[in-house]
Amino acid sequence: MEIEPTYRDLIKELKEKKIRLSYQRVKILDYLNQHRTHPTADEIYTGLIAEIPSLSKTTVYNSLNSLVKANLIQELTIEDNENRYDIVTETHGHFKCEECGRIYDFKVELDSFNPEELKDFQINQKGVYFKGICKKCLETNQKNLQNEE
Amino acid sequence: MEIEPTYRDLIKELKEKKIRLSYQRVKILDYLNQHRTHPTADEIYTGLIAEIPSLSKTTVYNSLNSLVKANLIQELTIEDNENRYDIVTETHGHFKCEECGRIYDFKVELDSFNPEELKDFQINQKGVYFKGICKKCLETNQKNLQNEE
DNA sequence: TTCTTTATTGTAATCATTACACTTTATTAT
DNA sequence: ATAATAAAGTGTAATGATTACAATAAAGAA
Repeated sequence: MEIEPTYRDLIKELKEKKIRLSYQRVKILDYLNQHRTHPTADEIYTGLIAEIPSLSKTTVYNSLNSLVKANLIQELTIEDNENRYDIVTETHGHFKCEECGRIYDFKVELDSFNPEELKDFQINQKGVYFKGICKKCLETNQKNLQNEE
Repeated sequence: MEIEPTYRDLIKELKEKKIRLSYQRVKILDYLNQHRTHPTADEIYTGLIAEIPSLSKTTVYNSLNSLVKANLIQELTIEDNENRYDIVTETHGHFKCEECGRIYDFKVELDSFNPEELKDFQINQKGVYFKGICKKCLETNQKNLQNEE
């Protein structure tokens, strides 16, 4: 349902990019809009199959690829074994916790960063990926250590 | 052969990290040292099989994982379908050309960049990945356009 | 309505990576 | 040195995300 106030904007954007606004694709966009957890294709499929029983996993993949091409969503390649998707297309950083797997967003200003080595290159996308251990996991580890004593 | 003057340093580093300096691992490190093209596991395997006929692809994967853990090499996840490896472990950016697939290095100074959102997080790795079209491909495209006229 | 294009679906294939069990090699203690 | 122990190498089989493909359905244009 409610894809927020940006709903009409989205439709307009899709039309402009000649991407058909199929039922499935709207639902996928909707899902990404409501779940800002950078879900995988499989998570999106699992999240929608109840509402769209006919949904095929292939459709999810196809749709995601189309939406990426239309620049409506962003594809994140953090781990090698799965892609994640993000409805926010502005450049921002992603931190992946190596313990719990959660992905956190953070701000990065890279628009004005154009390295000398890439002069005369056409830069289409700028990605920043940090890895480590998130605050939550660090705290949990700390507690576990205390309990062991 | 000659892994450059850093050879002894490498051995020392391996010993310190309790990583055994097996024949295969030295060869893999050697390969990465001589091929600064960010090769995949498969490319490393193909590049070494002539010299080490007994080499197993599993060994390549296992070795690479060990060397990554020991922080002797860096794992790059640019595309979702394959990992690449880099003997340079200092933080630097990688540009992947979406046309020819080549990967270019560029300098990024991120040591002092610690986003507010990640305060109290333990950051182990900082990756910067750009995508687009490299100078070479842009020039080739330009030439092709001219020939078509 | 009919034609043409684009999207959906399900199944089968692909392909990088890992699991596993076994053999070989290296290290440590005797 | 030699035996005992631990780590690494090897080959095959499994895993799992993604794509290829062919058929069907839906949407847009004429």
